[in-house]
Parts: sequence; structure tokens; C-alpha cells
Amino acid sequence: MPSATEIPTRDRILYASAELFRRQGYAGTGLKQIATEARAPFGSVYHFFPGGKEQLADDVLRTGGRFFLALYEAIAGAAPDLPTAVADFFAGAAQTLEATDFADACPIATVAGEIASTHEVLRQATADVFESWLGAVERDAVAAGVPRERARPLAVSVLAVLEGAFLLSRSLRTTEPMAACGEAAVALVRAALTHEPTTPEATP
Amino acid sequence: MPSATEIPTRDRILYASAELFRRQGYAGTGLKQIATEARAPFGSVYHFFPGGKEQLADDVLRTGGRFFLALYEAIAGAAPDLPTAVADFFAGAAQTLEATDFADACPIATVAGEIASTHEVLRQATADVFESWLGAVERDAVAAGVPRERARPLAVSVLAVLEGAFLLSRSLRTTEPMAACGEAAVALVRAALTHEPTTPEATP
DNA sequence: GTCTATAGAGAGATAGAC
DNA sequence: GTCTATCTCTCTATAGAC
Repeated sequence: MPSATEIPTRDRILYASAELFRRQGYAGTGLKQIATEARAPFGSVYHFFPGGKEQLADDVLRTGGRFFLALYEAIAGAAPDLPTAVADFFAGAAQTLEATDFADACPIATVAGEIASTHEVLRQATADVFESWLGAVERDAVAAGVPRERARPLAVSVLAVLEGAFLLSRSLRTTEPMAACGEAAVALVRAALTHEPTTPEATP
Repeated sequence: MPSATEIPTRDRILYASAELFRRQGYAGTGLKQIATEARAPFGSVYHFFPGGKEQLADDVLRTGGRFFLALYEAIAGAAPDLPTAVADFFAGAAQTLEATDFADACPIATVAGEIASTHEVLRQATADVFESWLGAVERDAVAAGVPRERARPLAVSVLAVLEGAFLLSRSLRTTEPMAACGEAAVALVRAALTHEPTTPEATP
């Protein structure tokens, strides 16, 4: 008889997959390894995900995307203003990186880079997730007073610095990039809030 | 009899590997596919790279790193100032993305994200390459008048925005992120050049 | 140096007993 | 739903003829 607190097999598979995919990538992770890590029989993977590895990865990407979005909402909701929210998020990312020996970064970035040119179904899943994050940041930026036409490029830039910081931090095995990029992201937000003009002749 | 212009087998293997690794990742690319793409017999891969896939990838990462550094030096050398250099580099990246159907982005990012937590030898190779790029940008920033203590974080941030822009552009299949991030990178450079103060209480 | 064949391990996927 | 056994395919790596 299952106790009330025990985690269902399907969820254990999802969780183990999320962890392995983001650390080792899609091609680098085998379904057998996932089943072992999830303490689930191999057949259960196909029982819960009849579409095989692709369906599993699609679910993992979208679930991880919702989770990360909720994390951002929580941090942003607790912060007094947008620059603080952004600073807090980068600080939290740095802490997580250090706590997990630089393994747990963005939940979808590793897979996103790997499959962008080769796996259209999963590429679309990563695009949907990124767009959901961008929508949240853009909405908060507008609410904070950033001019509408500058909110989207700001959101894109902040997310990009974050993703770049994840990659550099993991490769260099130091949180220095996350710290430097946190400051840079805050500076970008502040510039957009104070309506500082962006350079007209930036790209010749 | 080989003509003077024909590309040696070893170089064809290196080139094909570079192309496949950055598009499909390390685990997602097979040595047979590399040999086929390079129009080289399979045995030649192990003839020129006795260390197997790992040695091949190590060479690919470092060679690609030198090539990309040279590209940056060329663009920076032709630009009248640092902001223009950065803007030109991002503009060139956007063009390349579009011309290659969003396949050719950073030569090492896909592999870097994939192996950072699982393959120490290759992780070190990507770290060496990233550091070589950071050193070049930092040097140029100092030469352009950025205060010494701000040059390194600036270089890190600019590289991070670039990497994030590559990832988002490939996932969303649009150059919008590269354009927005180019502007953001230029703004960061300008702020560092005008000695704008960075916020003291950025991260609580 | 070029090229083929194949070993040995591991992948994704499936069938079917329980 | 759980679990095992197995099919087929592909992978890295090696051996060895030419």
C-alpha cells in the first residue's frame, strides 16, 4: 500500500530525466540510465511515455520550463522592484551552481543547444519555454515603468546574459561570470527604467 | 598525384567534426558520420587522432577557438572603436546565423554545455578557449579606456550576452535576440567607457 | 597511409509473463 | 501497472590486408 507521500513512478522518471538531460544533454543520456536513476523498471518509461525518448524530453522541457517560471515569479514577487528581482535571481543562480558543483544551471539550455538544428519537435518545445519566460519578464518590465517598445529587447537581453552566464560559469567552474552578469543585467534594467537613450547608430 | 590546393585528410576530418559537433553536439555526433562527411575512410580518423573521439574533440575545440579569436581580432582591427567592433561582431553573427539556417553559431558552445559536468578533459579545453577570448576583449577594453578593474567583468558580460544570443536565436529561429543583444552589449561597453558608476547595492 | 571488417558495448524500442 | 528479456541498430574502437 503506497503511503501518501511517496512519489509516483511517472514523476520520478520525469525528475530523473530533467536532472540527467540538463547535465548530460539529450543524446548523452540513455533511457536505461534514466530508469535506473528513477528507480523505475525500464518498461515503465514506455508505459508512461509511449512516444519514447522524444515525448519524455518534450515533457521534461515543458515541465522544467513551468518550474523555472514559477521560481522567477516567486523571486520577483518577493522583491521590492525589478532591479532587485533580477539581482536576486542571478544571486540565487550562483548559489545553486555552487551547491550542485556547477551541474544545475538552466533546466533547458543544454538540450536546447544540442537539438536546435536537428530535432524540430524538441526545438519548438524549447522555443515555447523561452517565450514563456520572456513574456513574464517583459510584463514585469512594463509594469515597472519600462517603455513598451523597450521591454521586449530588455527581456531578451536579460535572459541572454543569464544563459551566457550559466554556460561560462559551468565551463570555467567559477561563479565569477554569474556575478559579473548579474551586475550587467541590473545595469541594463536600470538604463531601460531611466529611459536612457539607446544608441541610434549602434549597428552600421 | 595530389594537386596543390587539395585539403589534407586530417584537415577535412577536423573541419567536418567542427561543423557537426557545433550543430549536433559531442554525444550526438558519431565518428562514422564524421568520416563520411569528411570523405575520409573511417580508419583515418584513428590514424590521425589515435586518442579517439576525445582527442579529436579537443583539437576541434581549440582550433575553432583560435579561428573565432582571429575573426574577432579582424573585426576589432577594422573597427574605429570598441563599441563599433562589438556592434560589428554581433551583426556578423546575425548574418552567419541567417545564412546557415541558424546552424553555425558559437563554435564551442554546444559542446561546452554538453560536457561541462561529465567530461573534464573537454571541459578544460572549452575553459581555455573562453579565457583566450576574454583576454582579448579585456585587453581591447583597457586599450579603449575602460578602467582596469571593470575590463574583465565587461568582457565576461559581453561574451555572455553573445552566447545567450546564439542560444536564443537558434531556439527561436530568429535573429531578433542577436539584434537586441548586440544593442545591449554596445550599451554595456559605452557605460564602462563613460565610467558610469555600477550600482553598489546591486546584490543584497 | 588507405581502407574494410568486425568485435564488444550500449543505445532505443518491443513483447509478453506476471 | 510492474518487470524482464530480447530484438535490432549504432556506437567507439581495433585488427589487419593492401
